[in-house]
Amino acid sequence: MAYDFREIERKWQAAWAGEGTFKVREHKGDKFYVLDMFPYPSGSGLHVGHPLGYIATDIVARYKRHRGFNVLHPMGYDSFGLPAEQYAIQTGRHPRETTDKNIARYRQQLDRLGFSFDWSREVRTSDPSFYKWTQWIFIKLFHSWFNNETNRAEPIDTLVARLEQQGAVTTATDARKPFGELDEQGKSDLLMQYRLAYLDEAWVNWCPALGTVLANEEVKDGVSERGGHPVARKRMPQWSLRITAYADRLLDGLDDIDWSDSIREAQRNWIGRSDGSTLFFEVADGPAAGEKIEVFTTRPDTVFGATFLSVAPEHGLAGSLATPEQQQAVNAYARAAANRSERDRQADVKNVTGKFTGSHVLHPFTKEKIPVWVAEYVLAGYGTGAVMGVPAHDTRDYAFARHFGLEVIKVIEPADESLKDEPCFDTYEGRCINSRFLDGLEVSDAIGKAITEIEKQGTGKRKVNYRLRDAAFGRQRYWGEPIPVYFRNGIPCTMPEDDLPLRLPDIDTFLPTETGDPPLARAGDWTYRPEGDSEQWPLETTTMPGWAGSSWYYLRYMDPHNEEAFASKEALGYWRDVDLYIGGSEHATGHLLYVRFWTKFLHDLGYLEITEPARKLINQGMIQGRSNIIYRVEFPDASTDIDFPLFIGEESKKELQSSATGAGDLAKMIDSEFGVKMQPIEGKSLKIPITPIHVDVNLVNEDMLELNDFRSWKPEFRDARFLGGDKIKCGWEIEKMSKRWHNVVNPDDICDKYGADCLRMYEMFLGPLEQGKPWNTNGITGVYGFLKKTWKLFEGNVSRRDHPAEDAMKSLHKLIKKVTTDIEQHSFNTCVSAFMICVNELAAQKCDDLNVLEPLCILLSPFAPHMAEELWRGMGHEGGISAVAWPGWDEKYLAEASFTYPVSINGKTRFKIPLSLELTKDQVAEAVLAAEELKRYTTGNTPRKVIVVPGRIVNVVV
RNA sequence: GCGGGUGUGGCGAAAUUGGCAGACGCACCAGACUUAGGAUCUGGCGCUUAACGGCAUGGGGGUUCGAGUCCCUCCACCCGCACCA
Repeated sequence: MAYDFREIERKWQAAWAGEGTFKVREHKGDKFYVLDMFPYPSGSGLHVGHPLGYIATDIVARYKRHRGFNVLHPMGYDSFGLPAEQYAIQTGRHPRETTDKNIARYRQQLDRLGFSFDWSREVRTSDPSFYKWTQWIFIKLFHSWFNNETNRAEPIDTLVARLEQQGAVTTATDARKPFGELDEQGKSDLLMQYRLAYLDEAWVNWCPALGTVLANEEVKDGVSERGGHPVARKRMPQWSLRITAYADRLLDGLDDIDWSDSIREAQRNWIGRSDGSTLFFEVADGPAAGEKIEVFTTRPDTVFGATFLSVAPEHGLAGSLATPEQQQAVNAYARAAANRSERDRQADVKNVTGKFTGSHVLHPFTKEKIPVWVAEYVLAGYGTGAVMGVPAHDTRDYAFARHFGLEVIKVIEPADESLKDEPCFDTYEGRCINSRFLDGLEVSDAIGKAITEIEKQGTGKRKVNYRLRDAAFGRQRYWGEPIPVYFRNGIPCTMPEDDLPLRLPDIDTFLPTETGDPPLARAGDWTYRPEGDSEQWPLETTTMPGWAGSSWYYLRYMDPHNEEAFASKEALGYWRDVDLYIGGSEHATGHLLYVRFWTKFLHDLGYLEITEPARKLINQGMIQGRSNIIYRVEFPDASTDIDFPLFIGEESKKELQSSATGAGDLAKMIDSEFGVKMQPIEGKSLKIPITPIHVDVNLVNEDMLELNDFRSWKPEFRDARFLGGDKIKCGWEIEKMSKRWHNVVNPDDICDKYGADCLRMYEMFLGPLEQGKPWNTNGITGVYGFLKKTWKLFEGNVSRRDHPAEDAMKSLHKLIKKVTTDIEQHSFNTCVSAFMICVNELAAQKCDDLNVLEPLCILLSPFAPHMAEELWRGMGHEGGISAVAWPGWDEKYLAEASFTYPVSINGKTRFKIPLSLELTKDQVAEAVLAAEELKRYTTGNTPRKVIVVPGRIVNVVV
């Protein structure tokens, strides 16, 4: 019987679904949680790159089930997001509708691949039963603060208790009033400065034309990515999450998780911890005399090299520092800076700009006067928005000082001699000079000493700074989780948990309102009336960002239908964390940071025991596309009768390019093939340019273009002709897999042609999971051939032998060992090779022994589950294969009696000699020295040394 | 500029972690069976040389009996971050 994968795959997919084979039922035994980053269901469906990670996790999930683990292997959809909303704005169709449609398509495609997902646990972030809990977590964040003493989040009540006990507190509006005496607004304002989810004025990218705030990645060169509308920086109220409170724990946690170096390093950079010191400089003159400017520095050891101070244009004192003479210039400078987008400012970092304020500050140690400047290179958002300029030891300060002719004082003598004569060097290796009490100290010691002195003097203190910013949490969008907050007399209050979910209202159009309010403001009655209250209060109109749902979805899979909690204590206690998480590295500093943040937060509130979401993370490499290209020939400068599109293949193109008389040759070829003469237009030389055209890779087989398919591909190619006969070989290029390059390969097509088992194995066979690699459908025939060959092994008259053949057992046990250890190491590509080797050997041995074929079938089942299930039942087993115990290997079958030693002379392999593995090192050496072949290479010299590595190699040194 | 990663045949890649470089597969070549082959099977296949041999893991240097693997240095490509004081 031939290998009919279509029938087999259809049959078992239906059976598994019908029997609920992969349903997780109870919390018993050793658990294994293997998770994929769930997809955003886009309108274009899956291409072959998407399932790569899902195949890997499915192999692990199935393998772990064979090993007796209780496996949680779920799938769901990150179904809130911009594209559906954008589409809704254009077409008027509700995002829910398009999202549902896209999900249905995704599901269809996923189902064909034979994944062992427990679909009864599917989650969708846009489902009210899911986002109810996203809102619930938001409320918890709102009612929590971060206690720096205990280094963890606590309910806001503990802060209130403290504030009440403490008595007087300073607030922005009411200076030094006891907390208890503050009015409701005052309390709210004060607590807002502590809440982990808080409303605050923040700088945003405001796009008036689109009527919305844009994320940084949606703004390119000062205009919106979509539509090219101008974007201004605007300060407006904005919900944020205080992720910065967790900066240190997010940093420390990285040491204990098995994630790739690149991701952990990216997160470290993103968090950007800097240890240093604050330092106050007193203003000596000008209108702001007596004020203090606080700077942050990581190099307090260079304080004696500070020759100026720079403050950001947005700095609170920038205006008041300016002396009357400088006022106008400083104001103009600050205004110009404010009008430029963040992007623009970053674009020309090389231009040194700045304005002298006219004021000076006193150096805290020398008491000398140093000038204060306003400079764009100082960022308002980092540190204190002011820096001390040490031009001798900071390249930016140096560029600034040189441009404006400011003084440069060297205070470090570098350990590296070559730096000695450089006007500016930034090094941690050297000793302090010209620095009074720091003179002679190594930089590392001087930093400590400087901070001690600064603190002693009371002009500053030790400080840690982070690059990490609090996360903007509100979006002026429709298709996201509504924020469960209403404004009672203008004071933000959360809805009671019992009233969740706060459902997305239906609205007529998904655009912002005429007054620039977010789409939710269009809802007829977007208000809330708390119980016992007589008034309706307005609800928050922004929605949560895309990453809200994904920051905790892994927990919901543990108990997806729970209506009392986001997951039960039992489920959370049993499944704990993700054992293996696979997804793309593009989420390095977004999702993967936020999910760690929420995990730590929920831990602090006592909902989770774990402090990290995933023990092991693998980032699968991107599968690139392999585009096919042919070349269109055009005749702009010739008079010709050619009235059809003319194309040439890769080889003709190369010939043309390497030939000096290219155009003339081509004209001749066209003449001989089509009988068309070509004359250059008068006064012009004959030029025949060729244009590369990307052809759909589905019209190409082994790089050969299917000419008729090509002609019917697009109307303008209907009459296409080809130079050089009917065999046109396309050129190729590795590019991103996208519609634009016509190189998208759809898994459905592969399943039609070769089957899901073949696609699964081929994707793994392509190379290491973590590595990016191009997709080339050509190679798949190798895996297809392997599957057919495997099928054939089971086709004959198989039976169980009393005495299994030794060579077959050896082939089998080699495979068991290889596949077992390689799955554990997530080296799936080498597993596939091992299968091929084993099946090749068994076929050569004409093995038909069930003692061998049965275990082989189990080994194969994680990789090619449909075929394995079919063969398994074919061998007469009643139950399915998925729960059968994984075979172990026995070293006794792998042991060799002898080994053919490669013998090298001075490190070069010269000949081979078969020897018993029983021999001692000396005996091996003896045998080699006695070998006839050796004489040819020693040329009379006595070997000086013989190195024997038992079972590996012999090296003779002459 | 900083950080991470990758460089091995025509292509995708292996290499038991310092021990026969190129397993396995694609493509290609030759043959068998075939009316046919985008089916199947057999054999070949790094470069170079008539051959003995020589040369080969991005380039150069080093350690070692022995280096794709370890060290130094340079180069190329990919991915992050980027005036972060």
